[in-house]
Amino acid sequence: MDTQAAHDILKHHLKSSGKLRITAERFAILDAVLQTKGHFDVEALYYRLITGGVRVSKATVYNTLELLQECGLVSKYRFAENMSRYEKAFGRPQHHHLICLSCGDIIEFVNDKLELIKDDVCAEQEFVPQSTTLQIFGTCSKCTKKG
Amino acid sequence: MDTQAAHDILKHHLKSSGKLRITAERFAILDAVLQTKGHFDVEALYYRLITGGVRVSKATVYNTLELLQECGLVSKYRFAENMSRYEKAFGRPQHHHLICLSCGDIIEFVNDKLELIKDDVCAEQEFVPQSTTLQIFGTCSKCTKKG
DNA sequence: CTCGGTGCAAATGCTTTGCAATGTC
DNA sequence: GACATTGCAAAGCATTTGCACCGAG
Repeated sequence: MDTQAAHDILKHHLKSSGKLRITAERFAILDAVLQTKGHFDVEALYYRLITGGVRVSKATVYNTLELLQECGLVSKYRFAENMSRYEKAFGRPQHHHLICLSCGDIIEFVNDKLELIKDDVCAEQEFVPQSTTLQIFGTCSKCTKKG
Repeated sequence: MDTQAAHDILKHHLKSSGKLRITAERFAILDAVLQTKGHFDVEALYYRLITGGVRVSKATVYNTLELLQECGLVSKYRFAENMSRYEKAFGRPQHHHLICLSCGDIIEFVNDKLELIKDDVCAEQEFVPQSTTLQIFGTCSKCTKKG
């Protein structure tokens, strides 16, 4: 989407920390993230960076992804064992996932009522929510028809 | 709860597979699980087994927990990086979790409306659900007051 | 007696870490 | 210059696997 705005968010986050520094690697990784569509894992992002001529280490990719999470530019999900996935969160509505156990496909959905339920539950427990994940595991329509 | 019923479920699952065998280790692990309250991780369960005089290997614990998941006797959750947690699922209603990022506490809750939403979403996408997890991360009331 | 299950230790795969070199402020 | 950040490779950690022995059916 708006690359400039995303850069500004990161820059602001780095500056306002008082400690974090503005480095080329961080913005290169942010750019690579912005070019993604859908979910991605560290391996794929790293591969894209390297083949795209950006020289970074995997350690830096991990570090930077954590940084990007902090300023809300990416979200991290754990759908299964040994499978962390990220997605850019910039300019996207809060959404949830249907995960097909057969083909691994991930379908996103948005549901307003769910947000209301979240608010209800949190109010009841005096819990201050930060992030919410609803994951429904099962079989997608394609696989149901195939099987 | 009802140890006998749980044993029967496992026994039935093993027999009906036609391949899986009835072993002392499997039932010893099931018993240890039944004695737990709340969530536990593999390490804790393993420790309890060993100190309880049951000689099993961690590999067997992992294998058996997977088996118990298959017959619905335990549920597995992943709340954070490198930390799988299980809980006995026998005789318990489907429920969801509030996870405090400050103290690590896990609060359970049940919400009927959530089940309706799940059905709606699945019908819309022609998705056949198998299991659902709603996780709300944030800060619990205790920590809010403290901070 | 046959094959599945077990324990052990080594292997795996993702993620983090330690340290010297580098680059920002 | 001071010190955060980087790259690299090695370490960590939870989980899995390979294999020889054991034991259920």
